[in-house]
Amino acid sequence: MTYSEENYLKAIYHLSLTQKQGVSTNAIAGMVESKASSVTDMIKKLAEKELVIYQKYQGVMLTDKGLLAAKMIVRKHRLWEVFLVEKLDFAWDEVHDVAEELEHIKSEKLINKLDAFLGFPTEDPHGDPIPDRNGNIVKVEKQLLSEFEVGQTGICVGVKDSSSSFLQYLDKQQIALGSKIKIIAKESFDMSLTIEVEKKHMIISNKIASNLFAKIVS
Amino acid sequence: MTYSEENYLKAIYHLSLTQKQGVSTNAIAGMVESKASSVTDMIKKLAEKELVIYQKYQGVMLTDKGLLAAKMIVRKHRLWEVFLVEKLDFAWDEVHDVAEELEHIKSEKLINKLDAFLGFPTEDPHGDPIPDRNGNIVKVEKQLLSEFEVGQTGICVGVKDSSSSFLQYLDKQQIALGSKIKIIAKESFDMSLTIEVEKKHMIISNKIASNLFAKIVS
DNA sequence: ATAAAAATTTAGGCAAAACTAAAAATATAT
DNA sequence: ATATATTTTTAGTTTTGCCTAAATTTTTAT
Repeated sequence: MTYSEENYLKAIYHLSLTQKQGVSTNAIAGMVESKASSVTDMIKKLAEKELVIYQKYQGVMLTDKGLLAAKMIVRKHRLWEVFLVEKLDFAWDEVHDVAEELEHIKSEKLINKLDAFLGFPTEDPHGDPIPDRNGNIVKVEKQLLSEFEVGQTGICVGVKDSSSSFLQYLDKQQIALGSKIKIIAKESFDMSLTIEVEKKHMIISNKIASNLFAKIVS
Repeated sequence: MTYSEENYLKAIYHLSLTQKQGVSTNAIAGMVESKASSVTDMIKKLAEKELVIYQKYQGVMLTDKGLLAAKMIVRKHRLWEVFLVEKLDFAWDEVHDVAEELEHIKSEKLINKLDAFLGFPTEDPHGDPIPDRNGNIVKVEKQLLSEFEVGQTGICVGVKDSSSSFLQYLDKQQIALGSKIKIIAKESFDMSLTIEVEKKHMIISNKIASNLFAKIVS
């Protein structure tokens, strides 16, 4: 599989997690930063290789083969991210672009040895699950902080948006994976939240709360 | 720089280490496994970018800029090889192809952090020197075992050929980097050597001896 | 010195992956 | 329901890196 084919597969995979029907040409184009016409070309190629099912104008869906291939790319991406953060001391907002390249290195032996070296992690530095060598994913109970009720407490376990600017905002506010967060109040006008983190109160917008995953603890 | 451009640069670099004049089109074609006409095309592109100096029919030479770029690729290749062997437990005959891919990952930060993680190694698993971040290479005193005199003793410090088959032969004979080797006799008919390694005597052909680097110790 | 051999370059093409512009299909809105 | 808007596909190009075949230059051998 080429570098480009892998990127398309990955894009289709990520999009299909939220769209239960076929993934649209335009959505893919947005994700891989190309034009719809280029996507149509590539989709045909992927369909020939039986990685996706494609019907003109109806969007695409991954086949079992395509799904597994996509998961293996995601596995590589996330394992490399763990390596960069845990072993090379990268910050969590710096790893995405490098992992984007590393994920295309073709060696099963490499990735399985890396997995072992890292101690078979199940989540990447942003709290996203790492598929195992068979494509199995451990689902963790979690919900968006914006869905918490006032009075509830959670442990931050992931981010929905892993853009550098969002992650740096969290660093600045000293919110990290593992932080205990209590919902003190919710403003009904804009859905902003007053939360308590490390004994300090702060206000976060609904947009922030909608991009933070937490696990309820009480 | 593209993947392909990097491979050509690296090939020219390796060839220019043994050829003090311009590197020939055919030699490059052999190294990158392409045809002479393809090499001519690529050379023109590299010349436009001022990475090589090129005169029709006269071969190519690296410019300072090209030399530094080539050394950085070699640096990456060899650091990744160290990583694979030291950290991921690959055998020294398994690392080349994977490193061949890893060397193209574009991130200075990555490679410098990897360098630090590995403890700033100066040699790769085959005894080849690793250029530092400025392109400086530590030269180690060494010579081919085939050039040793009878009675001399050396420590094996590198291999000239790092093909899997040669490395596996050495493994089988229990010759590794660091092995102490004494020349017991040299057969004048075929230049084969009787050597002593770890108290055991064995005979190695001239071809083997011509691909093993050692440092004289007495 | 010159003919033959080898190496190199040029010319013309191909495949992958992208693009623009135009055509076709589908979705939306009044 | 039908006109309009949006989405998707098709058709035709471009660029990169490779190829083959032919032409040219350099090297080698007599």
